[in-house]
This record gives sequence, structure tokens and C-alpha cells, in this order.
Amino acid sequence: MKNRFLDEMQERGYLNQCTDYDKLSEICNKKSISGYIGFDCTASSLHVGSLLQIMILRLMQKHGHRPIVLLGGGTTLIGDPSGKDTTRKILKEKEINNNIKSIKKVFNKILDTSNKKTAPIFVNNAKWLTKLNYIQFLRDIGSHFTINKMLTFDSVKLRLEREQSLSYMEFNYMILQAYDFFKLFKNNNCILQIGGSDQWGNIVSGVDLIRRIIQKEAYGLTSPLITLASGAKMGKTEKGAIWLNDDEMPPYEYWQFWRNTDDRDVKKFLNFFTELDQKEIENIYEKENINNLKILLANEATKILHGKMASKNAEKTAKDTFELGGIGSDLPEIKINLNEIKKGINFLDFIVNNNILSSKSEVRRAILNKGLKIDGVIIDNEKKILQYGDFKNNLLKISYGKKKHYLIKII
RNA sequence: GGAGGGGUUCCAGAGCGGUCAAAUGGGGCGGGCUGUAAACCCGUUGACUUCGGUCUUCGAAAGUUCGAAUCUUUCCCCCUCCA
Repeated sequence: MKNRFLDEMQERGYLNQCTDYDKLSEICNKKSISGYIGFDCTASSLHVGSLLQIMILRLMQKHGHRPIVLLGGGTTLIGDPSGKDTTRKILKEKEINNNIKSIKKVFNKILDTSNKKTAPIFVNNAKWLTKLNYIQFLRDIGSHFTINKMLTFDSVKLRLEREQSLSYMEFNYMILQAYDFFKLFKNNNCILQIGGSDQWGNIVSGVDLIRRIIQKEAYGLTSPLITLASGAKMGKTEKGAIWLNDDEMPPYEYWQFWRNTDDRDVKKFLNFFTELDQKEIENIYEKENINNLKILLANEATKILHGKMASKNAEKTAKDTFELGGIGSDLPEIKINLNEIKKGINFLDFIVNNNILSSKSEVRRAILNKGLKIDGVIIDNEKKILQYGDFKNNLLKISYGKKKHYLIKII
């Protein structure tokens, strides 16, 4: 059975497992369906680790289906043990709600909200989970789960095998997630749950629960865990996560992240994170220079999240800065006032105060290692005083390493 | 509850009275090479410094000592075995 939505999922590499591929294809061919993905709300922004999931929602829209975005205010109160070694910190409800608000912005940017038929629906499971009556829940829902089975789930099994503690609270997570699916199935006619491969167990639990309670068939599918050539996890670098919210990470930096992709990951990323036709990707991958492909990747990925303008600006800034060795307008800016600079500013202090580096020792080290430059000239004196005369047209570029550049502006 | 083993810098892991801001490896950062990639090579990796040093750090606290990551006591946490 063929279905364009699922086929494209597969071709792009989004598909890992599906509870019943053929049946789901059949349904998708017949009508527009609703499918949901749950997102964690432990931080005020999602990072690129979640981007694949969002791309899937976008793909659903492309094929005329409706995505449901579950921002799990309720489940975040508990904490999913899947793929985690230790219990994570428990957030207050207020923080979670703020996070939800902030995370929502990204979905509104990436997903199409204008088409009535496929506009995303946002739901928050806190709405039903926080109102549950314990005894009733145990009787109605809990009775459908056996401990025997729950113990066989990876999320639980791994913890037990490693003898890391798993609290009773976390142990219940999968039941709650299954219940979410059940709720959405009933309330929103949502027949599909999508998630990362570590969610398989939780998703199947939901499918089972729906079958047991109302004898209806629901479907689940998972996307693969993205493995990078370097072996690192997608989305988290040493310096911190690659955030999707622009207040956490401006478009230029986001663009840079993609531009700096490992050669070996480029093709995969083009398929995952752009909407170029797969055949076209195949085609240009053979012909095009790898660096141009990275630029293409950066442009396309940035466009999807931040829009065409931001993407263009980022590209231009990169070109001005890296290829022409000049000053790109999108570089992070640091403003100083005229009076201050006329007096002269201690360079060491300046670098630390503006968080370019985090301690004076680090700045000294960087200078020792020839890592700091002003307008392309290596600083070799740690006692350097920034002076008005150093500026050209009230502008100055400070570079740390080859990739981090800052624009210093006199105001 | 009983008997042992252990908690060291980002991680792993050595040190077991002074020469310890603490070996070694990994990771990070910077430099070189290159292509804003990978691999490789070099440097660096607690803070402050007038570059002489100074200060804070080895689970927590108290103590012994001229001197403690190293010894003692108490406490907290983790692991193994027995019940």
C-alpha cells in the first residue's frame, strides 16, 4: 500500500518503526488524519534535537494532515525516564507554563497556521492529567497495565539493569503518556502518535490502551535516533544546545551551526532538515562542492525556522566575514559609549565583561595562544588598552578563534 | 541490621604526609595544515596577579601536624557481599 505522506517519511529517513504501516497508509490515502507528537517542556526552548519531529509535523501538513502539538505540561511535572540515566529535576508548574508559551512560538513559525484544514492544534495535557482522581484512574486505566510488561520496557529495564533508581513517579510516566493518546484519540480523533525511537514503548502502550478500552485501532510511528558522524548527540555541543528560539540563539548563529556540519552528515541533513526534493538532493550531492552544499543546507534550514530574510542576512554576514575577511552586519554586537572609549578600556576587562570569554585567565591564555584579534590583527599584549583610535568609523571587530566574531560599536 | 570497598579537577582515573593546582587518557578551547569539514601535529585546560607570587579546590565538618588530597574522628552519599 502506497501513501505519499508515509513514503516521503521513509524516503527522507524519518521513519524508524510503525505499528502498522500498510493499514496506516490505507487510512492516510482515504482521509486527512490527525497525528500528535508530545514535546518536553523542561526548557524555555526546544533545540535541534527536536527539530526532526517538527519537520515531521510539517510534512504531515504538506500532505494534508493535521498535526497536534502536545506541550506536555502535565507529563513534564513527572519527567520521562526514557533514555535518561537519572531522574531529572522537577520543575514548578509556573516555570513549565512559561516554557510552553515560549516553545509555542517556534511551532507557529515552522508550521503553517494559515490553512484551516491543517493548522496545528496545541494541547496541554496538564488540562486532564492534573485533574485525575487517583483511585478512579487506577481502576479505569491502571488495570489495563501489567507490571510484568512494564518491566520489559527499555526505559524501565535499562534503569533497573544499571541499578539506577527509578522512582514510582517516573515509573508511571508511560501510563500517563498512554492515557494522553487515549484522550486525544477520543477528543480530537487523533489516530496517530509520532515520537523518537526511544518513545516506542510509550507509544505502543497508548495504542494498546485505546484498543483495550474502546476497541479502536490507533497507530504509532517513530523516527530514528539521529547519529552524527562524530558520535555526538544531535543538538548539543559543548558550548550548549542549538536552540530554536531566536532569543536563545540568533539566526546568524543558527545558520553557522548548519554551515559547520561535518561533511559526512551533510547529505543526511539535507534530507532531514530541508524540503528540497530527494531526487534533487541526490543529484546535486554528486555534482556540487561540499561547501556549497553546506551553505545550501544552512540557507534552507534557517529559512524554515527564521524565514527567508534572516537566512539571507546570515548568509551575507558569513560571506562578508569569512570570505572577504570583513565585517558582517549580522555579527553579535557590543555597544560602548563614546566617553568610555575616550578614556580607554582595558582589553582584558572588556572581553570578560562582555562574555566573550569567562575569566581573565582565559583571556590571557587566549592571547598567549594567538587566539584574539582586533580587526584581524593578533593581540599579543595582555595589557592592551582599547582606544578610540583603534576604531574605524566607530566600528571594530574582535575575533576569538576563527569563528567567533563580535562587532564593537561606539554609540 | 552485619561485613567490606569507595567518593579526586568537565569525564574516566592515578596519587595515599611536604617536590600536588594534583600523573595519564578522553573531552573542551586556541594555533598550524585545510575547505568555516574530517584526520593529523603543536599548545593550553582553577581564579587573581605589579608575572615575584597570592588565594580557593581532592564528599562535609572538626582535629593531629611546622606542613594534609594523603593520618584521626564524626557525618552524608554510592557500591559489593551476608541477613
